[in-house]
Amino acid sequence: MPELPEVETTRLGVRPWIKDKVVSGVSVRCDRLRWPVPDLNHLLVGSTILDVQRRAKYLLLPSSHQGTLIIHLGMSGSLRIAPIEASPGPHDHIDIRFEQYCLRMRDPRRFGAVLWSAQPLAHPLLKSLGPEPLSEAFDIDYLWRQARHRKVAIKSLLMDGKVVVGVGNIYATEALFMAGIHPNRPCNRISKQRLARLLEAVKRILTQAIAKGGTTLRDFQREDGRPGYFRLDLRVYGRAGETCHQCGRKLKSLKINQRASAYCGYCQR
DNA sequence: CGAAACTCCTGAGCGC
DNA sequence: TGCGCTCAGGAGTTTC
Repeated sequence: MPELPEVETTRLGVRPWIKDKVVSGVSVRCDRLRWPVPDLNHLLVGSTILDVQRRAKYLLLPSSHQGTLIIHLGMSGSLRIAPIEASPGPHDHIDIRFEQYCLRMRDPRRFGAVLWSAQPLAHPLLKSLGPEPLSEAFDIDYLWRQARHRKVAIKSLLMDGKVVVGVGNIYATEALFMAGIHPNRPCNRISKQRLARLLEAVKRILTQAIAKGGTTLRDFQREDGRPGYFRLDLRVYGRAGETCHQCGRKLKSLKINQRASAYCGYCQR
C-alpha cells in the first residue's frame, strides 16, 4: 500500500528518467480510475515534464503546457519505467511515452487517480492537507494542539490527512508500537511528553522506510520492478497472533476505522 | 463543527 | 478443481 515512503521511493526512482524529457505519446487503456482520467494526449503530448515533486501521497508532474499532472497511487498503484515494446499487463492502465521508454502506471484495484490542474496546491484534494511529517512544521507544539482537545483514537489522528499527511496504516501501527502507545488511546489522554515520543517515532519510521525503498506487501514495486525492503523491519504490522519482539507476549489486533491495528497489550498503553 | 459509516475495486486465502 | 465467501485498505463523500 503506497504510503509516504513508497510514494517518495517512486518519485526518486522515476525522476531521473522523466525530468526534462519530452512526452512523445500517451496510451490510456482504462480511464476509469477513482475519477475519470482526463485527455492526456491533448494535455501532455509534445510537452516537457519539468520535475517530479510530491505533496502528501500525491506525485506532481509539472508540464511545460501550463499545468501539472497529479498522480495518486491509491492502494495498489505503482509506476514503472518500461521499454516501449514491452507489452502491458492486465492492469497496466496508462503509458506516458518518451523517446526510449515509457512511464507505465499499474493499478489493479483502481483506487488511484490521475488528474490535471493548473494550480495543483490549490486543488480541492490538496488544499486542506496537513503538514508533511518530515517537515519542521510537524513539531510537538503542533501535534499537542491537534491532540489535546480531541478524543478520537490516536491512530485515527495519525492517519488523518488534515492533521499530518502520508502516514497510513502500516507506519501508524509501527510508530505507535515504537512509542509504546496503545492505538485506541484517546488523543486527549496522552501526555505531551509521550506525544513527543510518538512524533519522533513517526519521523524515524518514515525516514528508515524511505532509506529501504518502502514496504512491499503485495503490489508495490519500484520503478525498475524491485520491491522495497522495509517489510523486513515491521515489528507489529501484520503480526497479530505472533510474538512481541520486546516482551515475548502475543500481539493482539483490533479494528480502528475499519482498519486492522496490531499492537502489544503489554508494551503499548 | 467532529466523528463514524459508507464507498470505490480486485486478488488472495479460505472452507467445502 | 473450482466455487463462493471474506478480507485488505486510501481517502473522499455522506450522514448524523
